[in-house]
Amino acid sequence: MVRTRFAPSPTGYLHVGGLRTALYCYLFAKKNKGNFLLRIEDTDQERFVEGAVENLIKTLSWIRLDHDEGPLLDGSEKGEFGPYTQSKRTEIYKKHADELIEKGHAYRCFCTKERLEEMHNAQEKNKLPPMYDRTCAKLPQSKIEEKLASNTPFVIRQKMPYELIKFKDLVRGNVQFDGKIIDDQVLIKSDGFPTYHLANVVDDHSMQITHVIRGEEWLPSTPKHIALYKAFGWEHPEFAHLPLLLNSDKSKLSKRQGDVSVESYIEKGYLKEAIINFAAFLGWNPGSGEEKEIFTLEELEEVFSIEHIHKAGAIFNIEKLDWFNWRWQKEIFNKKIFPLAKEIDEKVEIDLSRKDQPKFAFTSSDKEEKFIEEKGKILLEICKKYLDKKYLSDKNISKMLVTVEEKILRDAKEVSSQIDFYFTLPNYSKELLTNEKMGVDFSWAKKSIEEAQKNLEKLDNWNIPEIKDVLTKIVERLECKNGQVFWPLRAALSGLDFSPGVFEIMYTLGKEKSLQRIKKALEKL
RNA sequence: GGUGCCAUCGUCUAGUGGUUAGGACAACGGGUUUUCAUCCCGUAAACGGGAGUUCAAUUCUCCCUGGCACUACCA
Repeated sequence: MVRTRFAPSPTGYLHVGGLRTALYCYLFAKKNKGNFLLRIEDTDQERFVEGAVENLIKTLSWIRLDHDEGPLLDGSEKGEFGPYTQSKRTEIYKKHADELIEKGHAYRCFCTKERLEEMHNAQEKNKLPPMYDRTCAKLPQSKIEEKLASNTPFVIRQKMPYELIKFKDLVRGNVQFDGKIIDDQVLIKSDGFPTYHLANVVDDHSMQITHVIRGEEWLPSTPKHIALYKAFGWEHPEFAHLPLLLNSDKSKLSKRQGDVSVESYIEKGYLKEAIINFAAFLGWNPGSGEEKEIFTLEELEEVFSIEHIHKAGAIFNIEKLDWFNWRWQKEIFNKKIFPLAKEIDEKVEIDLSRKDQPKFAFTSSDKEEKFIEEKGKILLEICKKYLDKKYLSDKNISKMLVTVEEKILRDAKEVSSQIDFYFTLPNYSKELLTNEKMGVDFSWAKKSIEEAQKNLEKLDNWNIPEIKDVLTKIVERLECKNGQVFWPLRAALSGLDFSPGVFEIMYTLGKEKSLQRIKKALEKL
């Protein structure tokens, strides 16, 4: 059975690159009806961050990448393989390291940091690769016992075989390294903890991992791992090294150049479906001829394959994430409003001729009213996290949101930040009242706003159809385009270059407030 | 410096020994629209360079260049 694992070290939050690795591990396991495991690589005591493990598991779980075996958040165990937390397994690693010493594949090294540093400096000076010179490998047994007896601190080093190490990477094909120029890696640190290399190999073996899927930064240490497997007499798992996720300057993705923590994207309001969908397509695609881009996690489990993983690194492009998020927002929104419309009016007719823009024909205006109200609530829910609490109690807000439905699905944050115009008219410059493209200059703006003012003052029934009627008639009388009347008016009412529709604004503001704002605009002109 | 990996539009990518090198995001233009957006239509945009193999190379080989990763008692 296929068994993969995600093995983060708890030095902070889960970042986007880690998420992608976890996702591919998960997808590969699921695709092959195997298990996806989680292992905590906390062998570095200095970098350990309190709460990071819990956070990692929580985020992974939120994004729906739950592991099949191993520890749960509450500390209880799942499955037969015990807690995969490396700091709790130091004895096991030590035993394995001793085994390697016995077999002659490792040795104790008593060299001080100072000596190593001197050596490295000298090597660098002579333009040689900085490598341990194996002084301690040649130590006679009596000397070793002497050092041990005097409690001299030591590390255990791997004795790299001086041979060509070849392996087949599932993504990159045949790869080979010369063992002669690979340093004798430290296996056990002087504090007794193992390094990544030892712990990783021992654990992958004991967890019966069949496929090691990890970032490309690990490719150069794979020969060390393969030598270790060989030294233990174990078969090594298959390796698949994933292309790196890059900053826009093509360096390895880092937090220096923007947000990389998955949590921060969650906080910003990105949907988990969008994050997964986006991450999946960073370095992978479903293959030939496939133009579908929106995939659920379940669909990805079906179509995922290692063969279609790209070799080159991929730049993390936030604009594409935004697009995925919009598509998913739309998907989820539609899933809610179709049944809603049917529930309110079982005879409702839905016109789907405009792609992604369904139109609903209700049998009565009451039912339509009800639908708009309910839809407004859904939209308000989407905007909720960005809106000030004072807005949430105002019924009219959700009504206005309905008129900017598309924009909300696309960018709820932006819309939410602008909604304040309803309460306080922004301080806008008089240029806003004009629009070159539509042929609205200052004098025209003045003319049409005055015209609107005159006619609206006489209007008694302040509702959307009546308001619309009044304004449409003005357009007819002035023999101009709709926009030439509506643009300056809408600008006057909202003080924004983007806002809900002009009728809806007027209606929700009410007659008095609307006319006030119109008057204010005329004062500017 | 050494070792390794990689190289198709600005970005994510498809693709093949013979293609008008395809799609998506972004950009731009036009149309619909009460603005923006949505929607529809369209434009621009790529095989890093040089040899070789071949009738034919973006595709195969080699070299160069470039980018990146690794080169810790970090993972």
